[in-house]
Amino acid sequence: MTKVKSRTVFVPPRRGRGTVDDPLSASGVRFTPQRRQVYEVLLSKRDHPTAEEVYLRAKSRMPEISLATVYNCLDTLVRASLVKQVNLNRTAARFCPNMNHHSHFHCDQCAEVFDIDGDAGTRRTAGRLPRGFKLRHLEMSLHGLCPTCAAKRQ
Amino acid sequence: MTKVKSRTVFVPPRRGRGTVDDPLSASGVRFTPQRRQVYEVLLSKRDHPTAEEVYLRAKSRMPEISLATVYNCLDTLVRASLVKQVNLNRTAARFCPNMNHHSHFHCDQCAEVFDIDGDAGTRRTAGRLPRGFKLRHLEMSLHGLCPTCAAKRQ
DNA sequence: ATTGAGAATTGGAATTATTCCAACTATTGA
DNA sequence: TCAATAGTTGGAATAATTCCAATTCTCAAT
Repeated sequence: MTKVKSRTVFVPPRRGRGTVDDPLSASGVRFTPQRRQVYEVLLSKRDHPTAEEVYLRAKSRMPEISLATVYNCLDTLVRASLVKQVNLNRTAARFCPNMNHHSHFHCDQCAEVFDIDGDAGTRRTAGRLPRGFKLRHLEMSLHGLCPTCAAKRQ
Repeated sequence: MTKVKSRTVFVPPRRGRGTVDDPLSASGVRFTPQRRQVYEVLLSKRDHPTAEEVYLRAKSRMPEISLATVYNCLDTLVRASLVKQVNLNRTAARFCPNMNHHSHFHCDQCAEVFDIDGDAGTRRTAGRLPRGFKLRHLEMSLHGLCPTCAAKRQ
């Protein structure tokens, strides 16, 4: 059943050290070696890895990093709006460093995830909300066949 | 890691017995007592219960029903397009018998889920897809504060 | 009606993804 | 330099869901 999680609220701006155009430090998150590593794993191969996959990739360059830390770092990055978390039906969450407006297309056949650019995912597409609702965030997810798998089905 | 699940493909039309306007039999799904019970639980209180909640409600009228069966029935109903499965971040899936076009608003405060009617969720809102993608299904989920919780924050 | 094949159900065990926890380490600001 | 706070670690715990093997049910053909 559901449990309320007490979680320290994300405290945004604190002093970072890195260059100004470094999104990690610019975001106000303290950039520890682990967080940087996790972020770089995401940036270097933008294939929407799961936490487990991020862990394996990060480990190859930083062998002592733990899975728990990867989860923590991903969580921090998501809260800092540097990374998007993509939730698909019944599978592990995936992570994506593309913060432009886009939606995700999930191929039912090969299970790959594709970024679909465009304004799907902007407030506009949400339509008119009934009075009183305060929208913070929206997410559009698409399902079907990717070009490759669609072609294979003649 | 991911595993490919072998699952019997859904076989639509078979002969049912119920009245023609009964969506369960009209859908071609064999309406077993358990499936009917699960479906009725969803229809009778449309508050997006989790599988566990459906199980508890169903059990009160059909004490021998098992949780595994509830999962099976929900799965069958979803495949038969009688029920929508709503996936929210990191929590149990929820189920919804409203098959009209609508999206789901998830209150970050009270965690309740609201149906938002309108064309968000129609193909149109997906925008233009790159060549080759075959869209089958789309889902829009909204996050923020529901009217009650928004008011409490004045 | 009887029967046999295929479906559905059951309870419990297993799995998967994620979170929790307590001990330890690193960093920051006074 | 030191205390306070934040972050990391490994392992244990939890939650949701799936799997499995045994049983029961249903349908259709005899």
